[in-house]
Amino acid sequence: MSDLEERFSGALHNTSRAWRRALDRRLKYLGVSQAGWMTIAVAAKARGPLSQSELADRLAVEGATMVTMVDRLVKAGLVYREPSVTDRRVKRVVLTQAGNLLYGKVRAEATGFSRELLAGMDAKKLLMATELLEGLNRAIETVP
Amino acid sequence: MSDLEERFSGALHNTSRAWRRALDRRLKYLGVSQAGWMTIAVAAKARGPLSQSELADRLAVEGATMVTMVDRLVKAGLVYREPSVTDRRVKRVVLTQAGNLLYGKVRAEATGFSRELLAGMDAKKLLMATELLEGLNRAIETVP
DNA sequence: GTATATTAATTAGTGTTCTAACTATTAGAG
DNA sequence: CTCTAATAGTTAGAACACTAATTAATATAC
Repeated sequence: MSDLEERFSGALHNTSRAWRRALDRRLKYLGVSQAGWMTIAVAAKARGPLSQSELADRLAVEGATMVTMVDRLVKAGLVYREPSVTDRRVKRVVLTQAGNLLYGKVRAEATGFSRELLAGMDAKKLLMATELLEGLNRAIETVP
Repeated sequence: MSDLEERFSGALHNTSRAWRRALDRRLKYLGVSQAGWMTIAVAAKARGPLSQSELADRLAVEGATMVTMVDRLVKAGLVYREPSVTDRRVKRVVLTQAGNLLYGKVRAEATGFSRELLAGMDAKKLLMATELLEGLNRAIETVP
């Protein structure tokens, strides 16, 4: 493997992990992790309540992963499952009042975290890196 | 959060996960995952046998994580623990014959995987993205 | 209009990682 | 030299993610 390819894959892996870890520490006092808060954020931003499958799709995780995540959020009193009346297979995920309240707080904290880390960065480079990552993500999905 | 910041953090997270997942699928028939093979690779590349702490440092994971990883690799017959004679606290991780054999095979597969995905990429952009990720990683560690 | 296929959610089992608390050992301060 | 710090490894418990298999319900094919 060329040095650059190896450096890139290592940097991708390590930076992603470090990011999640640091954000989790920052969010710990609010009782949610990055994965939990991202699920809540996607649910909150949608126009209507999303099914678990829709949530899983938008977060790019498997359905089974979403089940355990929703289990945890339900247990924490942040969301509840609402069975669909038109399709008895689907359950929609709805934020409780506590979930909506938390969303605001966590959003501010997470925004501050991103801003803090990315503030000094050249916007052009950040955009390029973002596009590279997004392209790579598509490439991975089309060539498994 | 600005759109770009949000896009970037999402892309970082999702692409890293997709990469690991795809590589794990590719490596599945060899019976190792990315984390396992990276541990073996670091151990193999070192001049002498490394302690678990040294391995954890180089892979940027916690000591406890390395313990369970080495446990699994020992169970799979790929490495063994060798107590140091000079410091009775440390245990060095040594590859077995099977571990060395596997290393060659997995290395070829993982190299091919990286090359396949990164082949079409502009080397300059890839380098820039790598440097951005590495810089971000350092920034995260200095501002927890 | 029934038989087959697909989809939504779940369960079970595993892998990777973390934090926190613990033991054993070594290194350093006084 | 002894008491305290730090270090190496471990265990326990949790979060997050995956695959594979199951159940229930809906859609499609013939």
